[in-house]
Amino acid sequence: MKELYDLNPQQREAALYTEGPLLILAGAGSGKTSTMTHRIAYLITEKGVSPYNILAVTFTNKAAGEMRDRVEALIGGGVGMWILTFHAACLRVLRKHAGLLGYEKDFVVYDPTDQKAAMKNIVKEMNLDDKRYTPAYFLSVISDCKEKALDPKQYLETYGEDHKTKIIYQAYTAYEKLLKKNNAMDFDDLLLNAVKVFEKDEAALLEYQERFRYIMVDEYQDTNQIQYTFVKMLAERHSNICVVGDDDQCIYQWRGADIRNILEFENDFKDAKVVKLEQNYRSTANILSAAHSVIANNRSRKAKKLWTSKEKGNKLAYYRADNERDEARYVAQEIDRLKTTDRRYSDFAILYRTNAQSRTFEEALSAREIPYRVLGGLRYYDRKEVKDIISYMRLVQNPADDLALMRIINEPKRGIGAKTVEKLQTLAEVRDISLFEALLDDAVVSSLPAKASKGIRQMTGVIQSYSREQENFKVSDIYEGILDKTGYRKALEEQNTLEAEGRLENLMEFKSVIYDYEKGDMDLALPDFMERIALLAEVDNHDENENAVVLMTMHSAKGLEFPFVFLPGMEDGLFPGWRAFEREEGLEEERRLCYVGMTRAKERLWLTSANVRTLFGKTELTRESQFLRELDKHLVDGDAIIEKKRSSRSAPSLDGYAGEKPFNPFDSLKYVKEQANDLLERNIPMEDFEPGDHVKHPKFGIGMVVKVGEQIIEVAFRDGSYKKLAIGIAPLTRYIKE
DNA sequence: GACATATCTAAAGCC
DNA sequence: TAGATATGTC
Repeated sequence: MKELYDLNPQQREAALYTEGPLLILAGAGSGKTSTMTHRIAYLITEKGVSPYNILAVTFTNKAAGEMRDRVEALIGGGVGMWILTFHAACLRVLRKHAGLLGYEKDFVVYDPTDQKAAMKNIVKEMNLDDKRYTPAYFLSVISDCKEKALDPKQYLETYGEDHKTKIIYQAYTAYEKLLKKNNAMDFDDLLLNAVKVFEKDEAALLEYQERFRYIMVDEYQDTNQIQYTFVKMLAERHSNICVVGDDDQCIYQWRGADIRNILEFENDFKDAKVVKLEQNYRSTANILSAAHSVIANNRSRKAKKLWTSKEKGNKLAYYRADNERDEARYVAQEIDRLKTTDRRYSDFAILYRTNAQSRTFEEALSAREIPYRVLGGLRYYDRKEVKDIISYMRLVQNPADDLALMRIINEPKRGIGAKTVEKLQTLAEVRDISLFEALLDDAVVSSLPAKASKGIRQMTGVIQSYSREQENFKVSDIYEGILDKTGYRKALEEQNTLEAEGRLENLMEFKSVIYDYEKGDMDLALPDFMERIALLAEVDNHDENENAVVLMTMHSAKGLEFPFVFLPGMEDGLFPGWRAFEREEGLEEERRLCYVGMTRAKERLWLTSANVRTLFGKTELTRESQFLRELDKHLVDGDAIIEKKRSSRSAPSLDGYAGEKPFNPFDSLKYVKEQANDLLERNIPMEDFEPGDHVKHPKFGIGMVVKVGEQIIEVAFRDGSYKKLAIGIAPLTRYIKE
């Protein structure tokens, strides 16, 4: 296989090491996908392994698709190979074996919106007047549990019985019951239940163990406990497991990723071989060094340092803007300046910390007529109208889907309010039938007001007729039929507002999605279609060919690369966010995110911050990000640092505050001692404090004034805490540099 | 039941 | 600020 000679020695070593456990520590841009695809190709063409015996799991559909394409390009077709996301792989297992757990074969998959709707009902039912118990809170606890494979009972045992845990236990139990009743699984269930199948049915486990003699896992640093178990069980028999990951890019701990999985792979799998890919093929030397100077501040990481044979390239640029509009203006201006004829707009990416930041950039880009595309934020499939129509289609597939029915029972308006719904629900519960069946009862429907009963009959009629003859219709026919016959489209058209127009456009877009599927798959049945869209995500929609500047969060940018990258909002409190200061691990995760963001850039990298930023309606002075202070300043272009005239009110600049030393907020005491000599303590009335002033508190140490109000002064302390203190009462003294 | 107004709250988002 | 939700009014 001559292609193997395209790999560097380490990559080749990893690709050729096929028997036994293998950990590939692949730094950013080190050609890990190439290595993995070559490894698969090598297994098939040289070692004679059947594609049928290979399993490769990824986190996103996009990653899976890319890997599949590249393998197929190498070997020309790859039949029977599973290159899937974790969830899709588990779904396949469950479609075959879910009966074992008491599910029907055609169970549905609930996405987060469905989960929330389901949980909302439960919370309402439980009559919790307490504000602390929101659906979102319960769901996050439940998700946590499922990731650790704790059922409600085990949850209670693990966390002990008190008022709070009992309530959670109730909610969890009710939630599980509801899902089971609706023959539904949420995303977490897909993983959990697949593992349950393996635990319960030895024969099934053996079947997959025998089948998947070679297993590969991408982005291993982001696996959670249950994913780990899934992989471990499958690999137990043949131990031919190869995981690829980079502990420096673990940015999903907040949703359960367990970094220990990668840190302890060598203990988990005996005689594991470790290969490090440390040559970076993506970024210039300057960008790489800069990223390294930041990530090097993390304590818990495997020792490694990326290198490149590329030239140094441009230095990084840094711009401190007056405010967020100025920041966006600068970015747009830079894009205009560098967008020469040999460059495309899609060579530029703006990667921010929070979705809320996108708006100012959209405005600034529009002003210069620069085409752009925003990814993330509101997922396309989360839009109201799209959810509505999907609910209709789900009802066609399964009329017993109460949740879907609830969503659209009064959409378009049929004169069914909360009261009527409640009555129907009680009725259905008493008779132990589904809501839809309740709506088919003529006596019930006739008792409703004329408008409502007419609307209901029409709706149930449409759904029933398509439901009975699903096989005779194409998905697009069903879609069109629903829009027209339920009056959904008409209602939108009659609204005649800009908003309704947008919704109609989205519905058209959805139709073209359906057409696309039908083109690829002539006899795509409704259930197949529903399945595919259930596991779809927004980043999967990223189209490299579209000539537009890309705007997205740093999180979604993982795995992508761009010649020119902007990282805006480099301010303490925004990036890293305040929450990160609560625990050291939080800050380290933010730092990894910063590393991910920086290493997306191939040629040039801009960092920007705003001196004043309006966030959540409050306008405040900001302090430059800790990550800027950690950055090796020799790599930042001096000319690009546009010095602003700063009044005494302004926050300290890049060099002014922390000095040359990287600041670790957890060393605050030490810092106070070291720095105290330079600073003079002054007792001045607190009301004379201004944002940006350095202050000292006997208990919290040194901090900076963020905001001064009538009675309250807000201070960010160097130990990471953020306090609101009473003016005139708090023992706060001012620190000044002479 | 539908619509208007007041109140509240705020990260990131793979599948 | 803005969006989502709770409350009030016709």
